[in-house]
Amino acid sequence: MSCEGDTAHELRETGRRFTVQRLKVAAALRHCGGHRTAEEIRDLLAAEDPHAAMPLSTVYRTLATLKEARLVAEVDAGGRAAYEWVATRPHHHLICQRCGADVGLEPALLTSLSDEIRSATGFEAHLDQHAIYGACARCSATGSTMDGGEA
Amino acid sequence: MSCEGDTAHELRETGRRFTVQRLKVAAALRHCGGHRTAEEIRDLLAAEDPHAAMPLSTVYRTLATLKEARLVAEVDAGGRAAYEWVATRPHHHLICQRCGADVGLEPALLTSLSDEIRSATGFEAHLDQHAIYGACARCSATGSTMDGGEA
DNA sequence: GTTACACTTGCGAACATTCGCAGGAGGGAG
DNA sequence: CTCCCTCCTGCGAATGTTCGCAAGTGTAAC
Repeated sequence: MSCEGDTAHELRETGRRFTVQRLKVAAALRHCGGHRTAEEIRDLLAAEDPHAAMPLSTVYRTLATLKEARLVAEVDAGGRAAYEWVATRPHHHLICQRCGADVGLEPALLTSLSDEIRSATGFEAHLDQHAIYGACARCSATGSTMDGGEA
Repeated sequence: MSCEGDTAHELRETGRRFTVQRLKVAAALRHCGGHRTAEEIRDLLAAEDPHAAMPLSTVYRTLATLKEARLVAEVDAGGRAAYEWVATRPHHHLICQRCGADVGLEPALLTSLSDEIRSATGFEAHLDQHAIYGACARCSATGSTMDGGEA
């Protein structure tokens, strides 16, 4: 597949260099599908090819670069930063702060939000993979003491 | 003012205890208005009353508690966590990833989003003080190399 | 007022992440 | 093809934040 060429192109497009490390991190994220922490990515790469072992700081920096190029998205995996290949498909996370459930959200809702924000303020919101916190249906029904009773 | 009583009430309401530390942190945030980092809060309290000096870890835990009780909101102040008194007024931050500008956003837009999410999924989104990242009007007009040109 | 229990605090150590520097590599100009 | 400039990498140290444990304190029940 021409994924590699694509990554290279996207990087050059944004004035960044195309390096082996960036390619490997991008490939790891793309082929693994889900969310991965920086540590997981490093271990994955080290397992695949011991010569490619790179320090965690480089993984972090590489991920930051790919994130700026909007090739990967950063999501929150229980206090730890996790990264996800963006091209997969825009989707969003509704994360319950009580039970930790991660409910998916139909992208259309945020797309229209993005449009509204643009027309109201001119701001170009990046909502490709956005996390929203709150209480899931079950937890907010259970209600317990935390009934969120404000105006 | 009955702020203190209010804080105490809100805490008890949610099954938490009312302690001096929580009161002081809450008061500091409420009276200072803007965003404060954990360190600033600790220094503020230490300056006010040397006897109230508390370790940073306690400040962090206290802030986490107040955040869970939805009395304060956590915002992102350039990589550092900052905290803000919530009762002030719900408002949102549009943060430009290029120039760092922090544009305010009319709360109504997210309120309706919150409603839509609720009716679609039953999820109770907490969007009191939400940060959205992207490119501000000026930066997305300037366009530079990063033209976001993806399919 | 007293007792008991669970929640909190204080402290230090651990954790994830970022920063600064020196050497190395990408990519365009000649 | 070679040179050069700039950006990137690797490494260790520093940063901000969280965790675990033992002692202390709030709250409710008696």
